[in-house]
Formats: sequence, C-alpha cells, structure tokens
Amino acid sequence: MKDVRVRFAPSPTGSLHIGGVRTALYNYLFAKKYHGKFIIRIEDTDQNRFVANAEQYIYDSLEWLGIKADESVIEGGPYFPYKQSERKDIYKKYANELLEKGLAYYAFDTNEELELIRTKQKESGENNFQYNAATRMSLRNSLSLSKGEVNRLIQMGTPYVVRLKVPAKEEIRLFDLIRGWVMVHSSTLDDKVLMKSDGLPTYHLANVVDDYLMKISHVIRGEEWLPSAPTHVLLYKSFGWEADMPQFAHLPLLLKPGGDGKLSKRDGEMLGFPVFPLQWRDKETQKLIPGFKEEGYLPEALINFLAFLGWNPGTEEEIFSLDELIEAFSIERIGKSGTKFDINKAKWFNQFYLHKKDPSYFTEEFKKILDPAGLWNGGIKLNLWVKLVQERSTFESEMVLEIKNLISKIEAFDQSLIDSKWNIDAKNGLKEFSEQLALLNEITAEEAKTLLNKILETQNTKPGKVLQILRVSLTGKGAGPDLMTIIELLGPQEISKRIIHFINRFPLSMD
RNA sequence: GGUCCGUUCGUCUAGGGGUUAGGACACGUCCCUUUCACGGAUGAAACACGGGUUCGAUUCCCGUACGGACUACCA
Repeated sequence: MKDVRVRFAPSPTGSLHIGGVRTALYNYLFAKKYHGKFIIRIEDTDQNRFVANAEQYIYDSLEWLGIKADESVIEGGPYFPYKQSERKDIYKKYANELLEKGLAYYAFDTNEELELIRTKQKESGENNFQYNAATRMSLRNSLSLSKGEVNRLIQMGTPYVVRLKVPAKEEIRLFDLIRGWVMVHSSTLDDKVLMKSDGLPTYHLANVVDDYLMKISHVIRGEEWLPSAPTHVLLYKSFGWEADMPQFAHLPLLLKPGGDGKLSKRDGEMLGFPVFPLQWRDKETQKLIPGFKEEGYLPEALINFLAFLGWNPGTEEEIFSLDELIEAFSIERIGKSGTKFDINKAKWFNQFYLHKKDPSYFTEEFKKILDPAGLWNGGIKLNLWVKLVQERSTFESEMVLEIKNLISKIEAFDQSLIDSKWNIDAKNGLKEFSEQLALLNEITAEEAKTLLNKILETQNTKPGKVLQILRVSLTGKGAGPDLMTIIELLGPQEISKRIIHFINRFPLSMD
C-alpha cells in the first residue's frame, strides 16, 4: 500500500455533529493503523453558510476526544494552506486547465432561469431537470453560444459558472472499499458546477484538486457522498490523475433512533440526547445546546461507542481504548447498512468507564462544586464519598448530586416509608443508637454495624424492622449507598443529630 | 419521479450453502445485597417476501417490498 494519507474535511457551517465525529475517528484510526497521516482540511468555500466559531469548535471537539491531526491549519504541514478559502488561486488554475482542454465550459444561466425550468418540469410531472448532454445545447453556455458572444458576455462582466462537461454516454465505474464496484451511467449525471459565480470552487472541484495535491490515499467519508463520487471519478479522469486517484470508502450513515432519516443537528433537542460533542450555541435560537461532554460523557466512552457504530472487530470484545481501536481497526470490517443511534448503549459505555476511574479523578472537580454550596470544609474524606457513589452512577453529575444530598440537610423524608415502618420498636432502637453515637467522635462502618446490632439484640428487635427507617432518618430516602459507610463518613455526632431531629419531627401517635 | 446504496432479535452486530443462528445494550425472572445500584445466572427476542441455482439456502442469483442517501452556483 502506498503511504496512507487521509483527511477529515469538515465545512465550518455550524457545530460538528456526531456523525462527523465518527467520520473523523475512522479516518484517524485508519491513518494511525497504517502509520500514515491524518489531515484536517477546512472546506469553507460556502461564504453564505460560514459560521465564525465553527472552525475552532471542530478543533476543540477533536482535541477533547484525543483525535490529533498530523497536518492542519494549526499544525501546518507540507501542503499548506489547509483551508480552502486560502487556496482560491489553485482552484482557478485547475478550472482553467479543464476549460482549455474542453472538458469544462462557461455557463451564464442565472439561478432564476434554472429555477424556473426546474419548477416547470416538476409541474409537468417529468423527471427532475438535469443540466447535461441532453439539455446543455438549449441553455446559455459556451457550448451553445458563439465564441464571440461568450467573449462579449465575459467582457461585460456577466456572472458565470464553470461546469464540468460530462460525457453523454459512458459507463463510470468506481470501486468502493466498503461496497465494491458501483456502476453509474454518465447520462444520469449533471454537468456539475465546478466554479461558482463568486469565484470560489464547489465541493466537487476543491475536494478533488486538494485530495490530489495533498496526496490523499484514501477518501473515507459519509455515504451521502456516494452519489457524487462518479462525478469525482470523472474529474480525476479529466485531469489525467486516474493513476493517483484515492481509494474510496463510503461510510454507512448514522440514522435517527426511529430509523426515519439520517441523524441531523436538530434531532438532539427533540429526542433528548446530545448530537454534538461539545456544547453549541444555536445561532438562530441563541440557545446553548449541551454536548456529550456537558451531559457527562467521558471522551473514552464516546470514542468506544462511536467506533462500534458501523464497525466491529469481529470478536466478542467490546471495550476498546483509542490505542486498541487503532490496533484492531480495518475498513473491511465496516458494515454496509445505516446505523440507528441508540443512546442506551452510549450510557452503558459511559457507566463502564466511569466505574473504572480512580476516585481521585473526580475529587478536584467535586471540591469546586461543593465549596460554593458550603458543603466542603476540607475535613471531608472526598475520595471515600466518591467511592461510595461511583459504582452506582452512570454520570459524574449523578455522583456529585448524590454526595451533595448526603452531606447537606435533608429537605424531604419519604412519607410512605414513615407510614409503614415508623413505630415504637424502631424508635427505641434509633434513640438508643443515637445516644451511643453521641458519645463518640468517630466510628467505622464495621463498628457502626456491630453497635447497632448489639442494641437491637438487647431490645429484641429484628434489624430488618429498623434499618430502612434508619436510612430514611439519615438520608430522607428509602434507597441509596451503603448505610454504614454513610454513618462512618458523616461521623457519629452528625448521625446522632439527624436521628434526634427525625424523632422530634415525626412523633408517634402514642407519644 | 430518477439515480445509487442498503435489509440477521426492539437496537448495535457476529456468522455464513448443512449452526440448538452467537454476543452486547435494553427488557423479564432469580441469586448476591437487611435498601438501591454493581456483579452473577437465566429467559423472551431475528435471517423482509417471492422465485430460481442446489441434495440442501438465512447465506449465491433475480425480482418485489420496505428503508435510506442524493437529485443546489451547500457541503
């Protein structure tokens, strides 16, 4: 195989969505697997849709995920510049080359003229209008107009585009690494615009020229590009670059959970899960939409989840670090069919990676959250609290919340449990327990358990009758982390206080 | 409408001419846990349909259905 050079080529027209992230990931994995280069090229040839901070967002997102570029606007590289808006002259030169060869032509039809033809054609029930060998002689272009007329129009500064002259009858074959041979007849192809009237190239031209110039070996991109891939093949042929044409791999699309259409940027809010890696402020609504990061997903979990959306290693192993993915990745094992996005699996991955984290990973962050709430006094054994809640949580946010609830004053007590479990036996047990605890300055979970059992034994009360109401008295709730550890961490003084408070707040009717 | 791509449990998928069609998520049950969760065990759950080819097809071929992408001077 020749030197592997792949590119991720996003256009900065908004936030990068999760399908784009997966495309970037697959490119990255493939590059690293074969010790090649991963290139980020910014395709900002659409001036109308340009969004100012979108480019930075792309870098930030990939950085968060640990996907590093070898060549890009930031890293630089031998094929600088890596931003298409800075390569205008290059495209112009190549467009001219095609024009000279007679493989492209000027077209003067205005948008309005074409739009009119399209709607007319649609209304009469015919197939969509195509600008191609069958129609171009009846349109206004350098093929149908006289040389003099063309020169005159250009001289006058009439806006024009450059179109590819697609041959009338030709079978175009392209080999896709994922789908095999794809055959398309040239008569079904449009004479695509190569240069727009604003002097900027369209995707098709810029993409092919840059891939060639940057010596891209493999084009790994979403399946939405498959229909225009034959046009790209034609472009390589027109330039005489067939021998250097990259290999194509068109990735299956990420679909909405319902399966009805590809996942789009709007879906996140509607379906209740993130579709962006990082938070993003929608420029129309000005709403800040949280990303996977803000929703509490760990980067390694997102990576692992995304890698398995359309690819698998062929073994039953499912947990892979980025390095392990590089090792295992291969294009042959990418699936053909669209993949519905199921957030449950992402949650599962997150839970798995969250449980594996060392508690110290969370403590600094938690201090920052607990401190302003007045819940952090430096004396709290935070790493023990983290351990207590970690294995029960899927997200970091659940952990802080649970710790917060445990440490702070109880707002509400579970009334139904009080109704069913709060009785004189329980009260006697709790009372004695709190009195004993009041004498102590600290107690371990083990000691607390022994102490409680001893008290209940002398009172002839079964632990089962008391334990849950003790939990309610200490936490307000009927379920939660290990009670005895909570007692150890909160300390006997605090526990004693909480029990007394509870007894006073909920007097028994016989009192 | 046209062109192209696709179709194995609800979801992600393994497999591949003869298999009890395997795993994971989610779901159910049980165990563990004096709670919840984790963990363990277990259950239910799939080859879109119709024709070929073949001794035999879920697997190969052809149709049909269904789904998707594209059909811009957007990428």
